[in-house]
Amino acid sequence: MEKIRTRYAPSPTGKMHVGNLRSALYEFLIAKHAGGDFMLRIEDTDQERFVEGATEIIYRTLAKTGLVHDEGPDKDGGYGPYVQSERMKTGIYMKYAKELIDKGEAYYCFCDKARLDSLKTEVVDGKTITVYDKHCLGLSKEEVEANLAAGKPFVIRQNIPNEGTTTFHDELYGDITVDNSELDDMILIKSDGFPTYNFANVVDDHTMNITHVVRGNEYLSSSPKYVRLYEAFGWKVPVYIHLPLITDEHHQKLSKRSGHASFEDLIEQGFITEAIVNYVALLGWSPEDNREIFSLQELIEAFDYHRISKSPAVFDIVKLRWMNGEYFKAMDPEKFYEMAEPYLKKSLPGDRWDLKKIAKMVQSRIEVFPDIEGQVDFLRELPEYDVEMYTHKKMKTDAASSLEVLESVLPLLEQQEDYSNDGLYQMLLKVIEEKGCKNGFLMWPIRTAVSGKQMTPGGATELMELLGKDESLRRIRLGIEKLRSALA
RNA sequence: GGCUCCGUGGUCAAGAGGUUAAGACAUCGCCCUUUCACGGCGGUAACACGGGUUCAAUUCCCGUCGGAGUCACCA
Repeated sequence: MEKIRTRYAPSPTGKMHVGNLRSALYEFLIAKHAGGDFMLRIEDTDQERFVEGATEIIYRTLAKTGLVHDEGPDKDGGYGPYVQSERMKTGIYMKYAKELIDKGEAYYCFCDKARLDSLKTEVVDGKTITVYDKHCLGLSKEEVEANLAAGKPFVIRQNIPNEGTTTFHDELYGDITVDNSELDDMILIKSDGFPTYNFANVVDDHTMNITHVVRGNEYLSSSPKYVRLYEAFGWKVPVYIHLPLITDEHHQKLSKRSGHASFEDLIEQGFITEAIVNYVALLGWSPEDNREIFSLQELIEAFDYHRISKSPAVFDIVKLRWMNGEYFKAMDPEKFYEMAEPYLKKSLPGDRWDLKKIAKMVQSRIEVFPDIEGQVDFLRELPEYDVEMYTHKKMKTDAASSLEVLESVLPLLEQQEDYSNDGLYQMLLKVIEEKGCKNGFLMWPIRTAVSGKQMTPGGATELMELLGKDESLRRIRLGIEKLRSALA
């Protein structure tokens, strides 16, 4: 069987949003699952939209996510990507365009903007639609020669008949047929000599021996044009796999322009690479079993592209958060600490904190790194809190009972030397035994006094260990004062 | 507006001509607990609608409706 070759062909116009990432991922997975090759091709034929640094973002993102391409021009001992602007220097696109002209499948067009504008038809929503009228197809050979000789700017257009239909096959969507009259004579070579995406794409995919063209389904309706190009050349049409769109919560296609989350944005928001890749893999594809957590390697093994869905999927950041939390829980504590350290240091500056210990407490309780701040802020400074917080129905505590507890426990805590979690816990357990009360009856008020928060990353004694004796006592005395004045 | 695609809970999503229509996230409740979280258990919640075909349709066909995509010298 022929080796599968796929490619990711981004245009360097900005960051990679999750839709772009998923295309790259699926293209990679389809190839790798079958032991094939995955290529990278930068489509930079539009000099106007080119964004400085965008290519680097693409490299960085692919490297970070592990979507490494297999082939390309040698560069510093590794593979560089194929770059269309580089390939253009070889004259490859113009050469093929002329071949099409010779075959009558394309033609020179000298129409200027004014004439083109006159062809525009206004349609709802302020959208204008232009259908080229094949005006220049009628030019005689002499006229064309004369125009060319005169240096008149030109484009080269594909010649599509107005009659008949064109059908192409998609692995997921099946056969799709459109009337040729729907197909505009699209431009192959622009007046600046650059090929359009439409043309470069076909020429490159063919010359790079791409067997499976995998791309977003926004290309579904223009695919017949590409197929006509292949056929005009007499080239083998590749296998097409159009991917369902990823949308935002309003079911609109994700786009860079509308500022939808890019991979880098998500990293900045505290998500980790593996979770993002994992989540994105499941938007539009599902495995045979019910598994949800996959490493890249596991995805390669499980990825059967026939199970790609046809309907669009909403990008749900809430579920991504959940999945990110799952990755945290499963993560080696050392590694988690390493990644969390910058966030911990930002929340708890100075050297009085045992950040490793805190990292462990927080690891299973957060979904993204910035959640750390909300978990540990009370350590830095006791927040203003309401005495209401001392009331807990289940623990059967209220302001009065809490005051009693704190007052009775304060002298013991003052005497206590060992401020480790264990030491404190054992000591307090004894008190609980003597009193014959529930653990929470005692622990709840202490925890509240010491943290001033409804939620903390650990129990009372764990927190006291972190705070140390002086600060713990200070906070408990403060709590007693607060309760006294509230009850007075 | 033309064309194309899509239509299972709020979201992801399995499924199949006959099922009590999975599972996950979210949500709600209970249990556990040194609070919350974690964990465990359970609940609410879906086949867009109308016609066919069939003994039987959510599943196949047609139509309607709804949504999206696309219609550039952008990719």
